[in-house]
Amino acid sequence: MSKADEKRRACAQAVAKYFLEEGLADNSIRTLAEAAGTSDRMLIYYFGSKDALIGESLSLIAGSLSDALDQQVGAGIHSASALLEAVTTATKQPVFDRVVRLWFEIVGQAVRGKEPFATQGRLVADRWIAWIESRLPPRQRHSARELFATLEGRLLLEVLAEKA
Amino acid sequence: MSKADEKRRACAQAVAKYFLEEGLADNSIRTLAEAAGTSDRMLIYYFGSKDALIGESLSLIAGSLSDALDQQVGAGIHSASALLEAVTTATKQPVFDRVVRLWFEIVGQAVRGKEPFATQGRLVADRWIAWIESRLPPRQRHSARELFATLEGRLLLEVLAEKA
DNA sequence: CGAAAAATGTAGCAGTCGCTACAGATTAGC
DNA sequence: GCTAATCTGTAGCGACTGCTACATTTTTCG
Repeated sequence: MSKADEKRRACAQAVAKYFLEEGLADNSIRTLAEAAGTSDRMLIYYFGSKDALIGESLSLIAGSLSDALDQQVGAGIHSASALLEAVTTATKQPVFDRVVRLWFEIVGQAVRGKEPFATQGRLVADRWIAWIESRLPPRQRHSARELFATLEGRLLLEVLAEKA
Repeated sequence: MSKADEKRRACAQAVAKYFLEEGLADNSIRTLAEAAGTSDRMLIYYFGSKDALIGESLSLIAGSLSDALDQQVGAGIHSASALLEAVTTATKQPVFDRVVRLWFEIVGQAVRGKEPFATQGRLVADRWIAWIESRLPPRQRHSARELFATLEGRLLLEVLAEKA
């Protein structure tokens, strides 16, 4: 990998971190550049456009989701309801609170079909459901979507009730 | 009610309709003014600020939510699971599709505490849960929140899968 | 070393944003 | 009809947006 690619990746990572901490709202390339320790000029140079940068950053976050879930939820779960409770507990960790808030912001953009949020949104949902399926006993795999739905609803209520 | 108040109300209504149809994204006062058949100048004159206008418009939508639910869901429901299915079916109507998409956009703003979305978001959630409670047999009232959660999760999955 | 290529800073364009100063039009009360 | 209050159009301010033209520096390679 060339030096430029490394910097490019580092920028995407820094922007991903920024989004997790600060949200999607203040996302001008000048702000993102400051967060990544570079200039707006270079961000465009690396990524070609703001949308491409955001897309890559979100993609990084989506990719790290199942890892984070694995770290928080142990493997010894044997029923759908136990898994739901385990994940519900796990998502109360601060690290997940950040992911969840960002997740709902992405959904808010995705429901109008705005890219890159729509694509990345579907990707995250699929990944999440796949993760649930992988932790479910084979006979209960079909209920992964319904489990995911219940989890999402709970998260929404929590995140809406809490102060941001 | 004075003539100015009537116009003010009409503007808030028009903007509410616009949000339902077009979403929250393109919400400059110039755009909203066009949607309401007036000028940005007058919008500020009536409401004092853009935030106040948006707040009132969202408030109108929140207020009409239970009416819409009543219209779509009959009264003869006697169990939690039957209610959940009835509401799930009802929310597939186009009129609800619009409300639901707007709802997730509001949530996306609310999770960062941005006003007036945070306040109105909590209001809508409370109203929604209260409506569910009112339709539940007394012995099952405590499960209104969980029912709401499941419903929300289903809506999220649907609205994310569909094209906007 | 010298030329080509890659990287980066500076300045700015053309557009949008919320909002306001000013002026003129319209209406209300006497 | 006159005055005062209310209403509304016009023009524009200063800040911000994504992005680019241009110039310069730094690196690469023969």
